Amino acid sequence: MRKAATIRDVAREAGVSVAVVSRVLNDGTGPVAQQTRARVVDVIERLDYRPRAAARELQQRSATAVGLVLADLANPFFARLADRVVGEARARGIHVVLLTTLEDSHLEAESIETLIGRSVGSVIATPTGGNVDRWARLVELGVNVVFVDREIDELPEVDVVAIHNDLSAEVATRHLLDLGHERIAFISGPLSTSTGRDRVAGFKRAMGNAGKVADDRLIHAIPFRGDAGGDAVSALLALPNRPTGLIVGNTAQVRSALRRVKQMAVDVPGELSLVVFDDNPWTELVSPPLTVVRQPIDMLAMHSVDLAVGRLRGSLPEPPRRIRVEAEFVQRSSSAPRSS
Amino acid sequence: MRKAATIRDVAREAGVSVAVVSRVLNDGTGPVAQQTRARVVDVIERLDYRPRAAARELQQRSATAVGLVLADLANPFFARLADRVVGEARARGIHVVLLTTLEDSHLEAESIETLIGRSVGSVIATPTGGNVDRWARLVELGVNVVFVDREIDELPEVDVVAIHNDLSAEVATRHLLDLGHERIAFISGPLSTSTGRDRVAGFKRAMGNAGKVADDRLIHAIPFRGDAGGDAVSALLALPNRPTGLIVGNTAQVRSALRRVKQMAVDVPGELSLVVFDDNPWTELVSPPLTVVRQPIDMLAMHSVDLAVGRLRGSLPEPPRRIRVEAEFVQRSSSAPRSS
DNA sequence: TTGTAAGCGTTATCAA
DNA sequence: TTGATAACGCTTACAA
Repeated sequence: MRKAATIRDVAREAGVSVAVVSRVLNDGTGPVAQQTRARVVDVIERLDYRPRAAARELQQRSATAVGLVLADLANPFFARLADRVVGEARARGIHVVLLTTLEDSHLEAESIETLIGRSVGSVIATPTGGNVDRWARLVELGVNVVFVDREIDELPEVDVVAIHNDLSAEVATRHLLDLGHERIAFISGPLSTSTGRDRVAGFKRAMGNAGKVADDRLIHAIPFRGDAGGDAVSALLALPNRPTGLIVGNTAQVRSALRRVKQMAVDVPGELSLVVFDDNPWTELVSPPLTVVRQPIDMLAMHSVDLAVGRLRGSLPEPPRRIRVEAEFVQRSSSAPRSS
Repeated sequence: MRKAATIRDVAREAGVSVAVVSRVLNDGTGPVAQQTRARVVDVIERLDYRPRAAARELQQRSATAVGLVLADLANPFFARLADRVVGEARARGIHVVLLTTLEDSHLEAESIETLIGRSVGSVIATPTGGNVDRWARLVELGVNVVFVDREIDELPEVDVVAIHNDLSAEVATRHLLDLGHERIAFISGPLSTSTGRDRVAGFKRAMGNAGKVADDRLIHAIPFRGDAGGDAVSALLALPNRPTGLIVGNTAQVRSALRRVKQMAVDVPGELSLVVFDDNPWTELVSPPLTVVRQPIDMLAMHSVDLAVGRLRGSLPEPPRRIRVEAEFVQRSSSAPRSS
């Protein structure tokens, strides 16, 4: 275990001062003679020298890392988001410090604290909905925060990248209405999340527009984790007047809901038409293949990283941005006209 | 944007020297009077002070981060591994810098370079199989490297956590043999990865033990990404003498293989019995539910982090460890006795 | 029990 | 075009 070369080693070896080495390292910080540069580059190569990130960060405020605070990597939606974020970040020479909250605001608080100590210049996050003051403090400390997928109304100073959640839910609902369904149920995430609230709102609006009242017993705003999705399905199907359509408004709940539907041997779409949020590799592999609302993960990731890195480099206008990208409705075989 | 308090601010405010503050920060580094400590803690609280990670890392060799270099987060196996690793790391007060290689050794090289600059004390990785010298250099620089899931024979100085890949493949193969299958095909990852090699070896051994020769045309060692899995399925089913059993030896290939099987309207398990590597949330949701070899992801993650953090803290014995955990064979409905 | 001061490896500001 | 040198915020001998 030999120890790594420092900038001083390079300087000595090349017969120049550290300042010169620093300049060739950070191209354009100052003048360096063509010949000197060549010699230095050569020595850097030979000594296999890499500047230490910690020293750089200590010196300048500049950070080369962004924090990524995700709800749950076991959820394929977030996993793919992480995948794209890491990819986009790398393309910009930035690395990603990953933290997960498991939808728990205490863990989220812990993550925020952690991030304050690290010198991340920006944070991309899917907030749980709590910790408003802590997020605010992070912003206050000069960290650029970008919320993706979800948002927090009380924090207008952070950037947001998301789909139109209300609209997407409305489209999904109208799809079932158009198929002749009247009793339509909606399973959503907790109303403490913006996605939960917005999607339920879209659902209600679509029902209202069709002259129907959304029966409250058909709306389940339930936790993401655990088997709440399954239980909601059981409850819905135990109703005297069963719904014939069901929208599962959050990926996190699709698996448990679907498993319960299968366990109960309910015919899809014969007895129950199903529309779920978020497309992923297996939604078309199950039978029947699922009708889905597909979020454009690449776009979400790209814009998030653009904002996070842009603000890092100070190349973005002041006012926070709220970027909306289009979700896509993909009809497959889990939804069909209501059988009379 | 007010600027964060430093250790000096705390010292001044508490009327002590920075050394004292540092000591209360790193409990046990030196003596501090009970009363003084209380005062300092109080000020820290009031000023909302957090030590800057960069400064700490610069000073001591101690790093509070580990690098995680994964093949592909879009693959649920790796995503769940990441999830568990992040969780285990957080429990130990360590954060995770995430990088992905997309199975590309150039991107892997880039990741290694990045990690050299960051002061990560340890790296957990699923190596592509290349970059032997670069991994070696990382080790040489004193970074603790832990390979998980895969390994590289030429690097005996790194820790490894994995299942018995040969054995698992053998079990899967014997399962199909026991069901009466004679022509069994095996799709695996590239032989440049240890998992590819070991699983194919296990397959061959099981076939040999049963007195059968593994027909080379029934073994496809193919890339992870893209639709190679699908193409392999097509090739296999186009054979004059079709296999009646198929083992897909890598998660990354399951989806494309399965999709092709469905497209070709092959009856599973009627015409083709299927066993695939790695269990995940949807394997039991497709129809028929898949017979799988399940890797104990929690164990893989836990041991990896144990090793990574243990070496960081210097609390582990010198010789590198090769930890093997048990895979579990889970029979579901995609495999059945050969129909004569 | 506390304080002083010397680094850790960079970048940035001035002079030369 | 180059070189000293002072930060950056923290830890850690070593003194007091």
